[in-house]
Amino acid sequence: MPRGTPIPSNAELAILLILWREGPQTVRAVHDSLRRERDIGYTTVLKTMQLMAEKKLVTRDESERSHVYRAAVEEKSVKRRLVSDLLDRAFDGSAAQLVMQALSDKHASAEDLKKIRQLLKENSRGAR
Amino acid sequence: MPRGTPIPSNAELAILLILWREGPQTVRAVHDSLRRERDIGYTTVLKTMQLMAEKKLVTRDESERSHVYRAAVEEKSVKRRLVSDLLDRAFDGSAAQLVMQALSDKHASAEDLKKIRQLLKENSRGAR
DNA sequence: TGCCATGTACGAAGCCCTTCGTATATTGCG
DNA sequence: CGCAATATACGAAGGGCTTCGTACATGGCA
Repeated sequence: MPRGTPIPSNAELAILLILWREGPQTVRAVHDSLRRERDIGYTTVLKTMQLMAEKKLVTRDESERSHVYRAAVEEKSVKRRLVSDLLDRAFDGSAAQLVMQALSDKHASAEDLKKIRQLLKENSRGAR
Repeated sequence: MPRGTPIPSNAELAILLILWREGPQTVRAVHDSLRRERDIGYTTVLKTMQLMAEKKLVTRDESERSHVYRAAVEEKSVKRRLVSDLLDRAFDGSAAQLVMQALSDKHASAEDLKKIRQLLKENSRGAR
C-alpha cells in the first residue's frame, strides 16, 4: 500500500467499494452497479476509472477489448486513512471523541454496540 | 441546528473548531490562531468567514468596526454529521466497522481505549 | 461483408473550494 | 489634521472533482 497513493474522492470511493466487494470487473459492470443507486452516465464512470488508473488506485487488464479493472489499494488501509483523516481534521486526533460521536449517531444500532463491545474485549489484551 | 446547513468544508471546519474552542472573535484573532499552524493570508480567512456567514455557518456582529464572528452551528451536530457522512460513504452505515478502524488507527491510544470502554459501559443501559 | 452495438479516448464545461490581490473605508495617533 | 495601520468588500485565478458529449475503433452477427 504505497504511501503516495492519494485518498480517493467520493466517486472513486464508490467505485472502489464495488471492486472490493465484487472483485475485478469491467466498466460496464461497475456502471450497472452504480446505476442501481443513481443516474449516472457510462462515460462518466469510464472517465473516473481511467483517472483512478492514472492515480494507481486501480490497475487494469487491457488484454481484452473490455478492460478489466482491479482495486490496487487495500480496503483496510484506505478506510484507515479515511478515518485518520477525519480524526485529524475534526477530532483533534482523539479516537475516543470520534467513537463517541459514532455511538450517538443514528446509525449505531444495539447490534453495533454489541459488536463493538466484543471488539474492545479482544483488543484489551493487545492494547498498545 | 437547521437541516439545511451544509457540511463545512475543510477550511471552514478549521475555523469552526477555533470558534467553538475559544468563543466568538474577530477575523484577526482567527487568523492569528491559524497562522500558528500554517501560512495563510489574512484576506483568505476573511473571505472564508464571509462565505461562512452567507451559508449560516456563523453569525457576525457588525456593530463594531471589527466584526465579531460566532459559530452558528453546534459542535456536536456538525461532528455527528461528519461521522454520519463517512459512515454512509465508506462503511455501509456500520458504526461497528468504523469504530474498528478507529481503534486500529495509530491515533488510538491506550488511554483512548480506556475512555471508550467507559463510554460503552455508560451506554449499555440506555441502548437504543 | 457490412453495419450496429459496444468499447475506449479525450476535451471541456460547471461547480466548489481555496487563495490572494486590489480597492476602498475608517480609525486613532503623532 | 493627515497619514499609517487596519478593516471590509469583491473579483478572479487555479485546482480538483464530476459530468457528459463526441470521435473513433472494433467485433460479432445477419
